[in-house]
Amino acid sequence: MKDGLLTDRQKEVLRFRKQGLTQQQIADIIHTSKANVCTIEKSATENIRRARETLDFLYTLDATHLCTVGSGMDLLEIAPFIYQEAEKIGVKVKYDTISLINKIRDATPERIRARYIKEDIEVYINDEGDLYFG
Amino acid sequence: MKDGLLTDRQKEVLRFRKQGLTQQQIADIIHTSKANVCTIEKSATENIRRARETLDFLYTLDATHLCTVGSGMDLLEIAPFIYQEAEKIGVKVKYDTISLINKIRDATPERIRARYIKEDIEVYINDEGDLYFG
DNA sequence: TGAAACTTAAACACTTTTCGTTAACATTCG
DNA sequence: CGAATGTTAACGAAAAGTGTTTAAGTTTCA
Repeated sequence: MKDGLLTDRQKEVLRFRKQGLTQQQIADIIHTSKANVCTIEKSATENIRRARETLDFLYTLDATHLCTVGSGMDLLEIAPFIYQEAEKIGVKVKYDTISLINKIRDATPERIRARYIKEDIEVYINDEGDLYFG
Repeated sequence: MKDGLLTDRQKEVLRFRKQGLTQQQIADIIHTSKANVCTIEKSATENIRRARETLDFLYTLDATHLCTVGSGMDLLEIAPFIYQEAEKIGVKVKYDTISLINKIRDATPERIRARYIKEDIEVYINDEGDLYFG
């Protein structure tokens, strides 16, 4: 049984960073260049992002596809649309309009510009009314 | 920006399994052997395990090491011990005795036999009284 | 402005993972 | 028992990940 995604090097750097050390200080301690510390730290946070994304996928396995938020749609139209779709299948959405918009923004910032959707977003929902955007 | 840990092949197999298909049925659909489906499914769950472990590590970054639950200790002694240690550092544990024992069992089943600890368990706690076992 | 902190990109050697095959072994159930 | 299902081990090829250096680029802030 292997470890998590992070290498010992990456964990080491994250711990030192947590303590508030600069990349140069860490480089001195672990005997390498600050550029390398930067790269290690970066790949560490990338690994963490991937770990999150992996578990997010599991979530879609439990969830049902609710609808597609089409490109060009206005952010303000989305909440009513999702509520309506959820009602069709008898599930109550867990989020109010504001939280819902924030949740979409957090999940897929790259598909939104200003108030408009640039690229289709798939919306999933589970029995508890939790939403996932993929 | 790369995807999560799971390959398309692995996601595919997990989706079919979620639908209740056997490994042989999936093998026929995706044109490979059932042995390969088994291997793919296994590496998928392994990747999921690693994703979880990675995020668990992040948790320990926020948390402080509270104490070590030594090998040979009785499960029933653990809760009072942890409460006592937490009190020393002025943190209130979030879990009652029953939940605490269940939490340990879930986190490290392989280190417990019947009522006894087989192998040392490190206990971490954060400001909110959340516990982590590693 | 100038120094320190941080980021990025390309290239390299090296290790690990993944997908696939084959073939044997284990489990479950009618 | 026998058939279907699932698991495991060993191996190869292709792909991806890791740590490192070097060298250039930002950002931050006194």
